[in-house]
Amino acid sequence: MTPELSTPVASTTGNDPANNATRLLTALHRRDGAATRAELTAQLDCGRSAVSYALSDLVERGLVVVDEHPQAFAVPGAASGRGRPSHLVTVAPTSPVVIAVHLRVDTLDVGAFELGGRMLRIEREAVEPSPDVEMTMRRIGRLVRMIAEEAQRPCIGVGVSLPSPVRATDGYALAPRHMNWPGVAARDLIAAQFGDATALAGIPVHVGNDANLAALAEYVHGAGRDARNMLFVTTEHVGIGGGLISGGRLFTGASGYAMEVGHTTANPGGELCRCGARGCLEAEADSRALLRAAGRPDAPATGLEYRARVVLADAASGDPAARNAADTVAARVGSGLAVLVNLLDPDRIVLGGLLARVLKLTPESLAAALHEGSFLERAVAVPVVPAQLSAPTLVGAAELALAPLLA
Amino acid sequence: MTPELSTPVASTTGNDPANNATRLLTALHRRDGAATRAELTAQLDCGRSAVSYALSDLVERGLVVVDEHPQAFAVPGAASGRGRPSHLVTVAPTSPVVIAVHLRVDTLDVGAFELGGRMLRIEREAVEPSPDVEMTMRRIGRLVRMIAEEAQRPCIGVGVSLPSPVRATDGYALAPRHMNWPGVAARDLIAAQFGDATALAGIPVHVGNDANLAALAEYVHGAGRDARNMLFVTTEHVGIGGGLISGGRLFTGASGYAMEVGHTTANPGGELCRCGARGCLEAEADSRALLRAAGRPDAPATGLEYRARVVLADAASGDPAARNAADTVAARVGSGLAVLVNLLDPDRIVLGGLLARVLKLTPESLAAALHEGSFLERAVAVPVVPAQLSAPTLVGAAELALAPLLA
DNA sequence: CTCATTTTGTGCAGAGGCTGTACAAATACA
DNA sequence: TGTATTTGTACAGCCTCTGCACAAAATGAG
Repeated sequence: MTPELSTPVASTTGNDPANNATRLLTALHRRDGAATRAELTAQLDCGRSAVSYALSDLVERGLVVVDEHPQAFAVPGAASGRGRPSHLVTVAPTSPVVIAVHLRVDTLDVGAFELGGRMLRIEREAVEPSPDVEMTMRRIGRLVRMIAEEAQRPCIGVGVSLPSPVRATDGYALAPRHMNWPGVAARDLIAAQFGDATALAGIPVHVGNDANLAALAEYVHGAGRDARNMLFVTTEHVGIGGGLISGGRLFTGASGYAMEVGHTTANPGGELCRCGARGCLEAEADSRALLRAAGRPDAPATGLEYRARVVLADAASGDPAARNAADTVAARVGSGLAVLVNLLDPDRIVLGGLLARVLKLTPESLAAALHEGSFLERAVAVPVVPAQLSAPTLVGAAELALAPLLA
Repeated sequence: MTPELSTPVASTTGNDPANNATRLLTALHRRDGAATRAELTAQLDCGRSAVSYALSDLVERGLVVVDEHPQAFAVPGAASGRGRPSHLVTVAPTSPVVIAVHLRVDTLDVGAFELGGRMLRIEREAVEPSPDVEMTMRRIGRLVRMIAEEAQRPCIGVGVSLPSPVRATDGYALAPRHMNWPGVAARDLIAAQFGDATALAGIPVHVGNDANLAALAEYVHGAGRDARNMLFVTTEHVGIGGGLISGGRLFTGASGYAMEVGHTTANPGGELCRCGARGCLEAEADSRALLRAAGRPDAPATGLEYRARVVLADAASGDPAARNAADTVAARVGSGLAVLVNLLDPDRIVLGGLLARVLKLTPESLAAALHEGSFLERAVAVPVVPAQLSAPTLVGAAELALAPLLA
């Protein structure tokens, strides 16, 4: 298919929304906040004057600083050759920050991030699973205000990751996993934490699905860099989530609920899934499934993740039953991915959480199942790689809050 | 998920690629080639002066004409109220055309189209299934040259629809269905038909997958208009294809091979598919499957499409076995769509070919199966509608060739 | 029939952003 | 020390969009 089937860009003012200043800022962000002017000129594919012009704007707005006498070792990759050395452009130390929130059933992470994706500070609290939504929201509000205050820099947004499909229009969390919550108007409830009196009054709050946000983070700063069509699949605890980054954008679907990959068929006629079908990916390849395959009873729901890792460690050190279980799960993952590959035609697959560990342990079983199940993979050979970031979901939440600045 | 996760626009020159002239032309195209200035001003959301400026450019380039004294009845929808009546903008009668080609195993359609999607002329030839690729290519070349010559207008491109996954980079047809062909370098072979001597020397040739192109056509001119995320599924003859239009663009995946929906599981443990799996959508819901479900042997491969329609006609007039078969197929389609909906979160599903007929006949069976199989559909209710165009694939091929003009 | 009202198209001044060119600055290498 | 090479900046100019003022073309009330 010949590319570039364009449509009118949704431009509110008619003014150029993709001007060079924005593109430059985005390029800098993707390079983790530091790049030479020469690199930026090359990447933007425009004249040096245009970069000068765009940069002066960004410097004026206090977003970036230009170091005219960079040490050679400041940029590891930059080959120092002949000619005048290029100035180093970095994110300004007084540039605005965003606060990222990652809520799970048992933990609450809140961090401050600046442009470029650097984490300035992180705070983790243990939380007990509680059906009290209001209390959790207040807790989030308190922690966000604290982190924002400590940052001592202007705060332009809050990004929140939730273990739930999230509606695009209003940040409604449709079905929070394992939280014992009904659907909640998450964005409004969280925004309400920042009343008129506080320093964060009226701050924009963005909410997204955890796996989607992790996908976004891996694309921008991790193992998915520069992919044209990156498929991300991950599992933490129970259930399997995914995300697709296509043409540089997170694919959210019409409502925001897209890429619920957990119920892709990985093993026809296999385990009964809570969705009612059999052999769903998340019934065959999350930590519970791994424990079951290893013959280790999984009565307590706590510590599932840890115990799953033990199985993989045992497999690595030669335990045949554990090894077998890992192989089985890897094969199921491969089969599930095959279905997704046939539909989505990714040029890279990134696996996170437990799946990344399984991939590292037995890449062959996974690859074999993928190869067998996907005629497309046989034609184009899709690389499957483990995720790189240590806190992808939190980084993704930050990404969400930074997006308006890059648009 | 909050929208607008932007990335730098791939802009070759740094110049604004989404200028108003382009956006205006696209808007006019989407309105089938005729609109008032006032409508265009509203749609572009910019000042009247900007439209003036953009229009003068398009008029100068000979693409559109402005009728300053339109008859009131010329635009059916335009409510004639107070105030000065708006000028009518239409595609210029001397504007360039494109030639669209639709190759199937038994027919070859070639048509000339102008901006706005109007078909100026169509020629159909019956072809015999032949493994002789070269001969078919020459046949296409001859017919295209003839139609182009007769059009008496500048021809700016050739769009070709093939029954095969098509590689985005070079128009390579990976696996032509039922053609008894190996993979062929379709774009190059067709382009070679327009040598230096001919009037079409060096004309750009664009190749795409038939179902993808039909999806594109229904989106731009048919049942998918204005959808944000349109899923299209169709079948003609044997096999099932699909396409996704997301954010106004055809989703092609990384290689161009995306949306091979035929092997989505519609009936776990069902019929053995030629891909090796069981219960694939195309093993359960193409014309062959319908005939089988109706208990009518399907020995000859010819006329499958016609005989499938007879089954549906019989079902409509009360034949219980035929009715039963239609219901079964509809349910399978619903189940297959459920898988796709969970992944892709469309806000509209358009069914073409045999599936459109099945939908019209027994919408309830299909809806029930979709509802049961997709938790997402239960949350958002996705409308399923039949396709509207009579030659969607050909229109889609034209769309492909017109795209460069709209970019 | 006349005039106010409404809606639309155009001309013009101006701003903003980009391009290309010429020139100056800063390095490596001979 | 001088040349080649690469990079940043200043400046003139162009293209596109905006906003305003004004003219044009219809409706409808009196």
